Parts: sequence; C-alpha cells; structure tokens
Amino acid sequence: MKIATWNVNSIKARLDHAIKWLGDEKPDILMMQELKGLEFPADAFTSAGYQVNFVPQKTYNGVAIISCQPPAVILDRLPGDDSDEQARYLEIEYQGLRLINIYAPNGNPVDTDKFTYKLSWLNRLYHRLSQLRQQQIDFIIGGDFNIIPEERDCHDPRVWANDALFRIESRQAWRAILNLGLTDAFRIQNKGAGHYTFWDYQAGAWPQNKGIRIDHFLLSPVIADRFIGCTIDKTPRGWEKASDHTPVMLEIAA
DNA sequence: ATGGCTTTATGCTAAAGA
Repeated sequence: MKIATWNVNSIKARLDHAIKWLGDEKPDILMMQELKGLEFPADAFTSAGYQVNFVPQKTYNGVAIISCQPPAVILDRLPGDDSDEQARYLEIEYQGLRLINIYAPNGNPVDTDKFTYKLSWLNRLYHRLSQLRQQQIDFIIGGDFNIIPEERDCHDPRVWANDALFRIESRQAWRAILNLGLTDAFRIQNKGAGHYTFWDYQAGAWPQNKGIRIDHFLLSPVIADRFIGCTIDKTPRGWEKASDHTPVMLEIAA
C-alpha cells in the first residue's frame, strides 16, 4: 500500500499538479495540507478515481485525505481545545488502518502567541497519540509537522537556529512524540543529510538545494514492521508554478 | 534581510507562510 503526503500550498492553485502526480504515482492514499480555501475541487479527484474527505477553512490551513476506497472519518479536529477553529487535523480508518493527516502550526515569530499556539497544539497532538497507543490502536501519522528534527534535516542549522521550526521546544515536542514508540519512516533507510521536503520560493533556495525536511511519516510499532520504503519525490517541486513543498511517499506491506 | 516569492481575499494592500 502506497500512502503519500503533500503540502500543496493552495489546492486551487495546485489542482493540475495534484491530478498529474496522482496519475504518475498512483498512491492508494494522498494526504494534503494547506488547501487555503473553503472550496475544494472534489469532482476532479472523484473523476480520477478517488474518494474525497476534507476539512476546509477560509483562506488558511485546510487538510484533505483522498483514497481509493471510502474511509470512516474518526475525527476532523484535534481534541483538547474546543475553541480552536483551525483546520489542521483529519483522522480516518481505512481498511483496518488508522491514518492521521496533520498540518502543524508554523509558530513564527517565536516571541508571539503563534509560537505558544504551536507548542500547545503539539502537546494536544502528543496526548491524542498517547491515547491511541494506550488503546493499542496502531496508526500512521503523516503531514506537514513544521519541525526540522535534527541538524542534518536542514541545509544550514545556523540559519534556522532561532526559527520556530528548529527551536529546541519544537524539537523536544517531536522527540516526546517519537518516544511514544513511533518511527520516523524516512530515517529507517536513509541516514544522510541533504534530503529535504521544502524549499523557499525566495533567494534561489530550490536550485541551490537549500531546503528543510519538515514533512514526515511516523509509524507505530506494528506498522513499522510492515515498512517497505519511504522516499521524497522531488519531481513536482521542479514543475512550473510549484508548491514550495514536495510529496513524501510511504510504502507498507499490504 | 522586520524578506529576495507566492497565495488568498466582500481585494488593489495586508497577512501568512517557513
């Protein structure tokens, strides 16, 4: 089974890219983030043979999971704060598999409530995943975590030192989540530096490969045992009018 | 580089992204 995640940076602006990539790679599941609008072009995906579930928000955020077979929606918001209106979480059950799609908050600038919101959101995520572990529900969580886990996950750690994506508090939240017993799928087979999922639009970041690895898949133990591969597909980042993120593909034994 | 792009919106400048 092939499962992908892709921050499309507006589904409206990236619809043609998404449909083309689905035709090229044919994943069973695609998790998307940053839909950036209330409207979702569901017809284009159903015509391509996919079921559609999405959590929209005006202008910002928004997540979707498209899948070959229809899933059961378990949660369409992250528990722990009823006043949180931001569309960043979608949890489904698909063919006996629990799948979670997240768009974690960016958190910049770090001296504002945006950073405290990021940390509290990650703490709520920790508690949800801890609950699933205690219930012995195995899961795959994928998406845009907006966390650079380690120095090897960015081109120049000095540039990112005080950024919300690399601040120690964000990386501590990442490690706490991993310490629930989860595995960073990309790092199972690939230990090297220079592998990124995001390149800024500015300053020639893409042609110089000055990127960061912030889009991830984490696997609970039983699913980690089914791991076949995890790759970053840089192809769509080179297309005309590309998203600043590129897809990550996970394959597990069916 | 408190910003070199890119996107959205009861728009034509502001806010957010990372």
